[in-house]
Amino acid sequence: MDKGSRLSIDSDPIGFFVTKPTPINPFLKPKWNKNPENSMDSSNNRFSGIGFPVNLNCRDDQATLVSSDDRHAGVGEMDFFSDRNRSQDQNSKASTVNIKEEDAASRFHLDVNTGLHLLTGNTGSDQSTVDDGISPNAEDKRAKSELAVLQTELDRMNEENQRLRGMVNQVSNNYNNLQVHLMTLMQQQQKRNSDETTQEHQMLDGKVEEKKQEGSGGGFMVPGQFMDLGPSATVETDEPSQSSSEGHSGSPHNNLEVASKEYRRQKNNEIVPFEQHDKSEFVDRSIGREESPDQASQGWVPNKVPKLNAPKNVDQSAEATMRKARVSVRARSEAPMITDGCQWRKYGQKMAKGNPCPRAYYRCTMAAGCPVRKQVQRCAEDRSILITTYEGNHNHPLPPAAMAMASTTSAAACMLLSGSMSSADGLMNSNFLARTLLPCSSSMATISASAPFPTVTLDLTHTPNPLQFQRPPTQFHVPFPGGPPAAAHNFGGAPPPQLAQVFGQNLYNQSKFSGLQISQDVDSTKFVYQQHPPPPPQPTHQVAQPSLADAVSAAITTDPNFTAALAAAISSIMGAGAHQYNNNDDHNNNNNTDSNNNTASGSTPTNSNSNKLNNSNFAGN
DNA sequence: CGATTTTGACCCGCGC
DNA sequence: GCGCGGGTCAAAATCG
Repeated sequence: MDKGSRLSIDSDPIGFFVTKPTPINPFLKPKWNKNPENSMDSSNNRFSGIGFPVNLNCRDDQATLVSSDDRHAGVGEMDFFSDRNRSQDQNSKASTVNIKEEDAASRFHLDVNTGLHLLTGNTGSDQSTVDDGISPNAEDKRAKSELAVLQTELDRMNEENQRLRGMVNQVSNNYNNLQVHLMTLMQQQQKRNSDETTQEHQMLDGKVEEKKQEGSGGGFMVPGQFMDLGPSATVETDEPSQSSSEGHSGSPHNNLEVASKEYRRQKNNEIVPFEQHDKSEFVDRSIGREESPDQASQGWVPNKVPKLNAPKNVDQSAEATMRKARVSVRARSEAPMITDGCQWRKYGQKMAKGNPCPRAYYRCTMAAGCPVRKQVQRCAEDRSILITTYEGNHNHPLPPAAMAMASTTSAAACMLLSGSMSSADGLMNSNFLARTLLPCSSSMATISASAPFPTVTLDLTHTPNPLQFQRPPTQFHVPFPGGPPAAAHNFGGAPPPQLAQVFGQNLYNQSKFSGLQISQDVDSTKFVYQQHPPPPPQPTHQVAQPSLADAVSAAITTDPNFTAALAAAISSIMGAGAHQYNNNDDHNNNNNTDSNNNTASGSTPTNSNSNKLNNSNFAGN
């Protein structure tokens, strides 16, 4: 339908605004401010209204239209201030820029309404007072008509401004998620390398050559390609006593460390990043496994040993005080559990205090030793709301559906953790990232640093803000029934489109590679099986539940514009530098991000890292 | 018969 | 130190 138009809209603003996000408003406002002045100053346009439509049309394509209108043939954004400069200095671009900056500061005070009011006042008063011999009535009518035009254009501009703001938010969101995704990929690569190294150590028993072939062979799945946690078996064993600062020193950081890097919350309320914590926990949980690599590679081994028999590692006590970052998803569902593409095994149930509904504890069983766990509990206030809290990251390849949720939770956890670096910055980052993670509604993503567990809550029970969620419904047409009760059957979680957006952005590559060709009207249940010919055995409690994330990814895949937009966003953002978001450059994650950005900036978003991830996903499928 | 769920017991951290 | 609550374990029960 409007592919072309939307594509142009998406691609242009992305490349334009993301690269230079701040001038968004200056672009728009000076346009408005300039024109009244131009109408007064320049003899070219008798009426400001003439100038408005021209510039308004330039909204989406400022560079071209403005340049065409601008006699300087300069950059489009310069046009807004160039008129004044014409009389002053047409040749000196430097002075032009200076003037622009100065004017920009002063003209911010000039509002659109100001100009309109001036016109209105003139038109209203001139009718009786101003007589310069030129048919006052006709003049007044013209002025009124102009005013009407201007007001209309003003409204339109405001709408466009809102729309562009939404686009910028989307781009920011895209970038943020992709940044996290790139971090994930980079760390997977690093982890893979470390795993290979670990394997080499394990090969000392005589199977060196054999395992080398496996590790280097394309057909063999290296744990490092998994979502994460690989280093738990490598780094932690090799460097069990690394300090947190050492974690920044380029040691491999897997997804888990990115997503659920744990923070030690000291009693003085100071949140201290404690990367080692993650490792220590894995050491802890896999103490028995670590000693016998076979177990480590096997499935979830009931950790009986560490509790009583195993030497109580110092890390264990430290671990007790550390808490994992968690991502809580609130979604309306009557299903017992939302389907996120993973297999879960229930290992416990407790009655939580203050909630008549029991809390169920699940453990990922898609792969051996996957540390991911989740808690499912109904909201006490509204039992139609299902609260699913994820903790940890997967250490195994995931189907796109599961990748979506895993990436989302990772992004959310990363968001939380990156925002917890410092009190001031942390708050800012948390809020910022919360908005970027769920740009559709800042209220949908909340971060709780006061809770014993740093938790990001993605509230998907709210209705989206139509202004903020700009994409046409078809773009992310996920068959989410809006109503809470009806939603349960299809998705268990019935997330609103925001979730689709969030998931989809993380699924960008996965879904792209999955090659989904799914009708948007197809039931989500069909997605899963069309997408994954050999679907992994579903847990008993999930068999009948369609995959939420699969549907999301499918919906995204059906939208080529999204891919193009993301590609444009990545290229422009990374080309412009990621300093905007690197508020935590000292953070090792961000360091990795920087490296990732650098890597990705030189190529398309589907760089080698992403390919690896995709390969891993396919291998997993 | 293996996998999964159920469910009571246990462990641990935290607050008083 | 004690109790509470969250989280986990593991034997028994259940399911396919």
